[in-house]
Amino acid sequence: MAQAKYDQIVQVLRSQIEEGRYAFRDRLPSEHTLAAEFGCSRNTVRKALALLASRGYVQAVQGSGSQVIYQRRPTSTFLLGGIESLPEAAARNEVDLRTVMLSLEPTTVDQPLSERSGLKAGTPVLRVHRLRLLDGRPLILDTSWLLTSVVPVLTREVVETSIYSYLEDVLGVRVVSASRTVTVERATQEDRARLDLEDMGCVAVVSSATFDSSGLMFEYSCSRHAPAGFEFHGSALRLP
Amino acid sequence: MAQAKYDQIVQVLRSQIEEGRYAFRDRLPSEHTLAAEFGCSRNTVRKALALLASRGYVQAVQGSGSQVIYQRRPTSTFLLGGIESLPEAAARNEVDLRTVMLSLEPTTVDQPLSERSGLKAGTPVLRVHRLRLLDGRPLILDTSWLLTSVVPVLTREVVETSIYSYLEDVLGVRVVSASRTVTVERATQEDRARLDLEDMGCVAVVSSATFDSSGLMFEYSCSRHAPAGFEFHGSALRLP
DNA sequence: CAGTGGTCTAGACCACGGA
DNA sequence: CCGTGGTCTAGACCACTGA
Repeated sequence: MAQAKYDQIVQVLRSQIEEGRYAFRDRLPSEHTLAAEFGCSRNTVRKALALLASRGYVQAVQGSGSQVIYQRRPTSTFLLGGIESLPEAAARNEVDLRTVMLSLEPTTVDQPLSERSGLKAGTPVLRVHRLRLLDGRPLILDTSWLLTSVVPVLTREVVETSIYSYLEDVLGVRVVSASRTVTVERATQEDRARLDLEDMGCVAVVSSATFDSSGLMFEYSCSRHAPAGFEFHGSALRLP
Repeated sequence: MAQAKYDQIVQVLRSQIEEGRYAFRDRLPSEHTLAAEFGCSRNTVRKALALLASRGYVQAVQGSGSQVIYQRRPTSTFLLGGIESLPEAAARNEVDLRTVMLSLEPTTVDQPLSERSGLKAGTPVLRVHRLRLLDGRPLILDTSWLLTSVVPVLTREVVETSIYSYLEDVLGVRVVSASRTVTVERATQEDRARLDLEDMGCVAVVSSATFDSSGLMFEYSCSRHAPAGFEFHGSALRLP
């Protein structure tokens, strides 16, 4: 299937909401009406609405209708609820991204990393260390460990443009889910040397384990953000 | 309905996963099998599995089965993907929580707050300022603004136990969704005075807008976390 | 009371993975 | 090839909202 029907509905409604055709607190047409308009069953419409709800665009109100709760974000933000590569986030926020590769080496997972990440000790991985500059400011230091069984080789060019598009477009890896932790840590010597910390002695650290469509955890990464460039945003649902 | 059928399935599978009956990378029984076991349709099983996937417990692998990707978190964490009150998070992590009310006053939304929060300027609200101690350590300073139309009065007792249970159990407010932003800021004088910052000059700030079941944004809150007690965890899905 | 979303069923066909 | 999950349909009944 080129594209699922519910996904087309998501895209139509999302762009209408983002363009302001439905304002904050407006109500969408009823599920029954949307089903008729899109020529599909109510269940398919409901699946689309659930996706929009999970991303913070709408909220269903029983007995009344689905309400738009989307509000334009004023400043640049990274996604908490979804998976987005840094180049994708930079493009969305219209920020210039430049990446400098600091090191790239084959190695194996040692004990401390194994405990932090969940990767099995001894597994062969590629370790990539990079500095990311947003609009010219050095704001993110990240390290990724990628399974060599999934990513046998990397070049400086791939590393400095986008590992994710190489994974998805060239290797055919489908990134499905990620498990993330956000903490705040004291800045290390390297942080102070490389990042624009503005006299703040700490960094925001985002650690992430990433899974592909076969359920394999193929990457563990650790991004150290200078506070100035760190703003994560997401929506959450009260789940049973 | 006391409890939806899919929700029962979620609870059974979740506790089985948490208890280790299914280990990391194990496969759950097929959807067809689960439907037979629980005496329901496959769609209902799928809804339960989708909920578990959104919380990072399982991941479906087409043609193969649903795989468990849950890994026990070693340290105490707060939820990023869900909505959880601090008392709930403290109980889940077996941490002792004590709350000190610093101030409680009726006021109205001013212009700067309105721009930050999305609440309309001039709206009557209750402003609550609190210090939270985890295992005796002062780690979180939070301020909430609650619509007086939803929460007309609050007492010190409610504020120092749980505003959320008062909202949900007494007032019948159903919390449905929240929109959140996480940033790292320089510590203010008050942060330094009240929080256990361990010489770190910054705090993690979680700002949150909360919506009830009628789609009304009834609360805006701002929690300033000492780095030592700050660890947020969540799972994310790569969405179309 | 009519219309809305919430839940659930019992089917169907498809794409994919592994034996 | 068969069994898996992915999508979709056309119904049904319920709980809730608002006029």
